[in-house]
Parts: sequence; C-alpha cells; structure tokens
Amino acid sequence: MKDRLRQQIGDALQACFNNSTLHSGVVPDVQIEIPGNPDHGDFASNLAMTMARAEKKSPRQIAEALVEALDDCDFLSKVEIAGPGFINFTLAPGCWYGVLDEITVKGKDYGLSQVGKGQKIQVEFVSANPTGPLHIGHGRGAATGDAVASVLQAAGYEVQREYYINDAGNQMRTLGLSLLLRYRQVCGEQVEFPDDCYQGDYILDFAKEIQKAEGLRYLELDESEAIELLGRFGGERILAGIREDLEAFGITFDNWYSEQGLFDRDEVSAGLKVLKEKGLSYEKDGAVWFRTTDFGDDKDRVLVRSNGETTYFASDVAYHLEKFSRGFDTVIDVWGADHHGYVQRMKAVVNGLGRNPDDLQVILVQLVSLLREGEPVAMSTRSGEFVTLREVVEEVGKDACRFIFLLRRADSQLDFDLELAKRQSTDNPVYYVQYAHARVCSICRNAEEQGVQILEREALDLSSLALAEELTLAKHLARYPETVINAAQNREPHRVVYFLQELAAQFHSYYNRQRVLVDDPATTQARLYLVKGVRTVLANALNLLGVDAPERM
RNA sequence: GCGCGAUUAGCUCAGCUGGAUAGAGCGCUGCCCUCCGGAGGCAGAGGUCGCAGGUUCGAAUCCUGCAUCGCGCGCCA
Repeated sequence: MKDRLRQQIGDALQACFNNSTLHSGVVPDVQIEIPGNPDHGDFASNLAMTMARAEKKSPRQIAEALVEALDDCDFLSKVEIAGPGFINFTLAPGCWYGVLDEITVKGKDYGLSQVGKGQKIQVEFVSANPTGPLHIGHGRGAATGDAVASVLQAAGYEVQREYYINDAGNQMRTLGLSLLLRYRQVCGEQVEFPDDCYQGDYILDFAKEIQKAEGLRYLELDESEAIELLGRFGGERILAGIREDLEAFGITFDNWYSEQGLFDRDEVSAGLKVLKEKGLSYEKDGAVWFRTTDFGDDKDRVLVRSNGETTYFASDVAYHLEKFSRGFDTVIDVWGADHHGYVQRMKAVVNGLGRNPDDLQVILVQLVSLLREGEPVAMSTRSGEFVTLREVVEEVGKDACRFIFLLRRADSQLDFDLELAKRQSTDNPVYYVQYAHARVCSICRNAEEQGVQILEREALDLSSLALAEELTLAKHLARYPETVINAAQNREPHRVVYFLQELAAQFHSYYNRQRVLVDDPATTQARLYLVKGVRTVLANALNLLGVDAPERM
C-alpha cells in the first residue's frame, strides 16, 4: 500500500518537473510515515518540506503543486495539505479491507517477506558454559536469540541457530576438580571445598550418582586423570541437561559447536598463524598479543599466555574466523550485558581479519530480576542457589516465560514477577494476548454451532464493516508485515510483542462493544471475516515469538 | 581514572531512526454485567522527555558539555 502511494507521489513529482512547476530536478527519497494522529490521515509525507530548500519555495507551495499533479486514483479518498507542509493521504476504506483477503489467502505466510534476499545470517545464542544448569538469565538470552532468528527468517534471511559450547580450558578443569572433591566427600574423606569451585548442589548430586554407580574407582586414579575424566563426564552430563531445558523451552539449534573441536582440528593454532602472518600479533613479555588497538580497542589483548596456554580470546578469534569462512554475511552474537566490554575487541578482531566490523553484531541482553508479588526472589550466586530456567518454566509455563522475556528491549533490564506471570487476568500481558486468540476461536465455534454457513469470498459484502473500530483493526492488521521487517532489521523482537498487545487491545475493545454473530447475515459474515483475520495475525505473531496460540484456555 | 549503556507519567517501560497535541501497562478515581467467555470494557487525573547549550522549517530522537545511576576495564572464562 505504501509502495503504491510512493509510486503515485513519484509520478506526481516527475510531472511537476516535466511541466516546470518545480525546477530543482532533484528527486529526494520519498518518506512516507504513518501519522500518530488519525486526523492526519493514514499516511503523510514530508516531501514538500524537505524539498523547500532546493526549490527555494515555501513547503506549502510545493505541496500544492504536488497535490495538483497527483493522478486521480481509486484508492485515495482524501488528500490534504496540513501544518507546515505535510501532505496527508486518506485511503478509501475498501483498500484497507483488501488486507483481509491477503491474510485469508496467505494464512500462515501472511507477514513473511523477502527483504533479507536470502542473505545468510547466523545467530549464536545461549552458549552457556556446560558447568551448571541454565539460569533465568540464559533463558532471556534464549528467548531473544530464538525470536531474533525467527523474525529474520520471516523477513527472508537464511538463518542458522548455533550454540557455542565452551568445553575447553580452565572451567572444565574446575568442573572436574569440583566433582572430584565432592566425590571424595561422598566417599567419606574430609576435604575442603574451595570457593572457586562450583558451589551448586547439582555437583554434589552428580558426585553421589558417580559414587553409587562406580564405587571408589576415581580415588584410585591419578588425580589429574580423575579430574579430566570427571570434567568430561560432568560436562557431557550438564550439556545434556541444558539441551533438555532448551527443548522444554521450545528451542532447537541447527548446530552445536564445540570449542574443544577447534583445538582438536588445530584451528586455534591455525588462527594464530593467520594473525601472525598478517602482522596482527606480536610477542611481548613471553606472551602473544593481538593488536586490537589498531582497530579501535583500548588495549592489545593476550592470545597466548607466557605459560603457553591459549586464552579464551584466542578460541574466540578462531571461532569467529571459522564462522565467517562458513559463508555468513552477518554473524549475530547474543551475550549477557556483563560482557559488553568484549564487544569492541571482537569487532576489532573482525575488522583485523579484513571484514566490515558491522558484519559482527552483538545483542546484549540485560539482567532479569526475579520477583514474587513484587518482592525480589533471592538469587545467591555465592551458594550456587540461583533460580534455574527449568524451575521457572515449570512454574509459570513456557509461553508466559518466553513472552515476558521479550516484553522489553533486550538491553533494558527486566523485572519478571512469577506470580504475575501465572495470573490469568489483564495484568498478565501474555494471557491478555492469548485470550484474544482464544476468544476469536470461541466465536468461530459458536458460529459453527449456530449453523452459520461460511460464504465464499465473492459472496461477502465487506461494506457492512462500516464502523471506525473495524477500520482501525484492519489497518493494524495491515501493519503486521512491516512490523516484522522492522523487528528483523533492528534485531528487536519486542516490537512484535508491542504489536500484539495493541492488536489484542483493539480486538478486546471491539468484542466488548460489538457482537460478531448478529441477526443480519451479511454483517455476521463480514465480521467473521475480519475477526478471522485477527486470529491469523495473532497466531502468526505469537508463533514468531515461540508462544502458542491456544484455541481455548 | 578510562570505556560502554542508561535517564520519558507515582511505578515498569514503548516511542516506527528528525515531524504535527509525547504513548501503553500497572497503580489511583469513577463508571458498564438480561452481552459470541466480566479471565473483559469505557472514561478521568497524572509530563518543563535528567540539566544547559548547539545543529534546522521542526529535536524525546542528532552534536557538545555537565549531573546522577548501572556495568565493564586479568597473561580468567
């Protein structure tokens, strides 16, 4: 619709140049926006104002010339010049109801587009270390990454979802040590459990299981061997749990990528070699450094420590090098906001490797504060008693959990009230939206029970959709595709959430004032057609967020 | 100290990348049940968009400075 209008304006502009009403010949980017105030029509263009300087005429004069040159066309019902020089366009109601046909025809595909042109994008998210269960913060990262990926897919990008497993390095050793110490305790030894070991109860539980299954075997092993074995065992075990938790959360990855694999295939050392050959690294104080300062970082970063061990950063360099070699146009990393200091250096790496730093985009996900009836839920990381994602999903359900995680922009800190999430009332945004969907379904069931025959499109008379609220609903439905595109291009799935809340509000309001199933058959048919469009769009949008659209609740 | 991010209604937050009278939810006040699910709806009050400058036809939005808050600044991961 917008494009058609843009075309019309472009033609009018050309006509003005041709008949010399306007002189500059400069064709600016025609901006069309949707005014906040409905009195200003359905669309508005600021074209006349932006041209004022080049034309050396007042915006209103330009606007008049443009409006004069505008072809008569059936889809515009009113064109006005207003304010300092806005041109406001009001569309004929009929063309808004055309969107209902589009929705009906496209069904689940309504809202999909090809603006991504098949560009390859990888979204890497969660990527929690396999040293403990996922907690609530990981959950938000999971919901965000998955929704970003979905929204990108809907916009025509080719998307891969990847989980990077940090299964190498110190943390696995620490995990092995933690398990070994707990195991010794379980076996009756008096050993101290240091602060820098993993404190959570799950470690102790595993240790008990191991003792039960394998007896005292690990006591007899060489300590370093025991640590390695237990670290590997524990890591695999925890990772399996993470997969289960994510599955229960409705998230599946296309690829699980192991850091250890990078070492096994010598890709870390290969990556280091690439850097050296490009002159991007140097030795100092017995360590190897990356010249990230050449690309905007604060200081250079260590790749290989003086003791010969590579850093996590070295793995990440190799990992991102490898990612881009897989042919992605853009790589998106979803990180906890506490890692924001890391962004600059990774972009420096990408830059140093000869790519546009914007090819790596980082979405930072802020903390989640867990509340219960407004009171903070204690989350002591010291004792390891954090709230796990699993617990929260079990308590409030997948849908509420995912929806609430996406309620705010990712970089905005989020309050998550467990009681609110469970409440079945208007305070709870997820129920509010799902309920709208269930209500439409309910209406459709009633229609069926009453024996309402659904007519073919040709037999429908949409002119009975004459109410302002009906037009408003149709207009909102028409905005869904661009909402998805905006969400994709800005990597901001919360825009879909806001869209949904508004659509649900409009629907509830309409429902409350008007009956769909009325005595007049033509009106009933037309309203059912409208309301089914609402249902489809609600379902499509919820689906993008990984939230179910229930038929009854 | 340096860097990053924030600052919008009593509270939690949007604000479509520079547009016209700044929006929503919660909370508050007052209404609406012979009605397809009241698990709802309607209305009202509530703002010098942190402060001060600048850019221009036009600024919550862009630039500069300041203030306050949060986070990050290991040869950890």
